[in-house]
Amino acid sequence: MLPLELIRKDPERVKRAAQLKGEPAPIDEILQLDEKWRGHLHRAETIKAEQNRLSKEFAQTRDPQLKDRLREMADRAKADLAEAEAVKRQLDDLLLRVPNLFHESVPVGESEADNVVFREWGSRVELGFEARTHFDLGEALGIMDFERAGKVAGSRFAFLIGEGARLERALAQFMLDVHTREHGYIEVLAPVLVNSASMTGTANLPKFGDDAFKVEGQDLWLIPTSEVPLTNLHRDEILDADQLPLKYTAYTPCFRSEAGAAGKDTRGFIRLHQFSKVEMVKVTSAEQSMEEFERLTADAEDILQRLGLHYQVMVMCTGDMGFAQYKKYDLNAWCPGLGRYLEVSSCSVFNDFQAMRANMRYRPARGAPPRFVHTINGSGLALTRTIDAILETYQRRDGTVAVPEVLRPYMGGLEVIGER
RNA sequence: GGGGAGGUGGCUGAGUGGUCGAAAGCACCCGCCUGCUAAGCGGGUAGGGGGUGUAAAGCUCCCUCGCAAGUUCAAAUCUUGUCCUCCCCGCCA
Repeated sequence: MLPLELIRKDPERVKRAAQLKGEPAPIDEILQLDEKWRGHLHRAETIKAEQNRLSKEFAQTRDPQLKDRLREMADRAKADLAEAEAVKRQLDDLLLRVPNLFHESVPVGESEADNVVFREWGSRVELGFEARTHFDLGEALGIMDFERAGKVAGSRFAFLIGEGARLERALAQFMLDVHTREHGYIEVLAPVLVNSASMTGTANLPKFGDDAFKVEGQDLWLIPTSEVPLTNLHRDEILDADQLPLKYTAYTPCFRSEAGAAGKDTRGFIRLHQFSKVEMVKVTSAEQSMEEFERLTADAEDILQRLGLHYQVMVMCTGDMGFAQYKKYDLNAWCPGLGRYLEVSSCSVFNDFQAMRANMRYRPARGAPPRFVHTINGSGLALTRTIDAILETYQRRDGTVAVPEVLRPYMGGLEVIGER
């Protein structure tokens, strides 16, 4: 969330940013409630101060008249305080609904169409024959099964079978190895069920609860991304400056209800209720964050390059970047069978927006007051869609698929999927 | 699931109604002392919020001893609920 202080001082700036993001922001209500809150608080505190003073006097004198007066003061202070707290709760709830500002380098725009190609690597593969889709290939090879997944779980689920399952495991291992051994991340195995406080910390709540699955009757949510447990790892902590930047990576399943995506990407291994992802999360100081954000994006790109997959780095425009993000890149990999780019990674920097929600701070120097950290995350990469890009890019005329060089050691030396 | 113990500052840990935001120790910081280091001596060091201040500083008040509610003029301390941790028994991958 944004500091209340900023909203008090420069409400117009916050309104403008929200407008360019296409997000509603209840700034005027916040300012009203803020004034109301401070009024009640001030009154309660004035009474309380007097009460504390007289209470000490009473301890000495035991004057029964004073006791009556104190009782009456306590009631008044309690009433004002209760009122102040009620208003503050409303205020806090509204604060959680104010979108983040954005970095000056973010292009202004309204929709996906206004995103900008920032960088490109490789080029569209020349197959020399008509490209098939990953689901066409996958089903023919017997490594993907959507129909039986529909029976067992429902629509938007999939089985990976045999060499398909092995391919995902190989990819996960490969990505984790590169990130831990070469990019300096610490591997984490995280809970995939988290509580509401964690969901609020990363800004998945209160606004986006409909996108996630909740466990009935319990304060537990299936994670939509391991960003949630990783970012919340240090919730309510004060870190030392020399611990920063903290860099974590985790391989987890992710669960999304895909509410509002009805009819979109219903075919194929693209938009599922459950998919796997290797995630990267960084916790940094304010000074480091933009640089670490670029590096994290490069770490994700490194995986795509080693896999030999053509991709574009898109800078998301204000209208498409999301509620919480300060700046966001999407990495889109080319899928010749689909004839379009698929988003295989999304890398974001949040400034202190998540840190304020999650109360994550660090001490810049010994004895110095704590400051909020900055948080960054990105997929490195989403496994399902990376599999799509691999199948479609490395397919051969006979419907088999070559295994990218770097994955072969992870697949027991297998060079071609589907060859018999 | 049943029984028991406990949650206090960066850490260890004392504190069972006011003199406690909190002893003591550790760690850390500043100073003194000493060829250097160690030891010793003195001082300092929780977080949040309101008001004041151009701001930094400062001043001042309020809140916080897992969380929530209650009793009381007054709660770390008493009551209830809740969450979490640990131990024993049962069950279980």
